[in-house]
Amino acid sequence: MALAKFTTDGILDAAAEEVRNHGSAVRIASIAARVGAPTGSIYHRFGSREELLVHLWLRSVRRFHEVYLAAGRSEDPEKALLGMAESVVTFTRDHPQDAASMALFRQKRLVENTPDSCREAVAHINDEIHERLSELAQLRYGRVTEKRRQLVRIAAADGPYGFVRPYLWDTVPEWLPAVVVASSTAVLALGD
Amino acid sequence: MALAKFTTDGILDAAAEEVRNHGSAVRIASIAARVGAPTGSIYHRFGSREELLVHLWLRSVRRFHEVYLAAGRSEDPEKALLGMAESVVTFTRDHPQDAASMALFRQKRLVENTPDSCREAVAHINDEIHERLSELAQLRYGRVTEKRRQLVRIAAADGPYGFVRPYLWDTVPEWLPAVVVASSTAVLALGD
DNA sequence: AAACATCTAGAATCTATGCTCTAGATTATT
DNA sequence: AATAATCTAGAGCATAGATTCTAGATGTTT
Repeated sequence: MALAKFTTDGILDAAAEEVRNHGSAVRIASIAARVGAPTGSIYHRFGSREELLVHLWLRSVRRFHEVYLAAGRSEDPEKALLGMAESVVTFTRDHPQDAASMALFRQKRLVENTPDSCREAVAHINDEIHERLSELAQLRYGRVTEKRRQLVRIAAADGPYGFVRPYLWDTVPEWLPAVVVASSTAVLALGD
Repeated sequence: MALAKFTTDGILDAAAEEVRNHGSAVRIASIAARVGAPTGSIYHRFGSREELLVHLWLRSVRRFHEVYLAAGRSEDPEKALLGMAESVVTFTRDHPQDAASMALFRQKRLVENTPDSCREAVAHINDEIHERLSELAQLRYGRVTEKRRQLVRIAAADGPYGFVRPYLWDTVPEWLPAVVVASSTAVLALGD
């Protein structure tokens, strides 16, 4: 068997860099140029452009989830949720390529139009997160209602993401984590 | 002179509807189909696809600014800022097509790569808003620092936009305005 | 070293869409 | 009614970029 000159991860790294610069308008030719490969070699690893991008997205989301779940392990549910909120910002600051890659798709839409080979992975990628957020909602509020469930999601995920989004293609200001924590604290309090 | 069968606004309406459904992947052919025109008629009005989209963006932004500035006319600066924050959500709820169209571009990037015919309009479209926000920062805090200026922008604009963004392609929940007001109140308090 | 599997190469093809072009229709003006 | 200006029509062109194809290189196994 021949030795792989261009690895899957190497190609994804190049793709991430291109996504950081050109967003969803990445071109296969640019990715190929960046790794020093002809386009054919890209297609040897990935069935299509779409498949490549979905794999990139999956890899970045997994990397993020690791950090995100770690931040949510505190005993105190409020602290855990605020830690998760804050980690959204710090991850974006520390891993701008992954953050940009994650912005390529939103899971809900992706499940519907993804290459078959990725569908399962995409469908379940958020399961563990949802589970942990449910637990924390339970711990934080005692009785969980639909509104409280959504407040938790907004405080720990959607809100923080909204705050960093403007900085995805730029530098994250150092005071942003404090803003996110203040905001999420206020949002969680709406459930009391 | 011939009577225009397809008006500029009519074409933009169709484009907005298409943007709401397909985002920035709008195709000229779809817009044409929606107004019942051949593509040639579209190009009779707009020099290029880009120009059409920029005009659409400008129209939506202007519509939004009307509502946004009206919400910010209160004497009490805190009330004015929170009113503006809230109006971001209510406008999105009430005018989903315009909201989706506004998401096509971000001004900063657009100024750099816009057709010449639109550059001036794009460059100055936010001037009035920035002026009002400066005034309100002054009234709210007394002494204005860089951080306070940014807190105001985040509380009245970026933050609220982040909260509604997930609902741009969906329905805005009725409790979202309350979330935004709570969050923005907390953000503004960081400047005290 | 022969046979095999895998990977690289990059030119050639395919496709989707933006855009152009010219003929003719429509309405205002005189 | 004649003229002129503007607009519609939609087939066809142009281009960017994704994808395919096949020859050959490279390393692996026996």
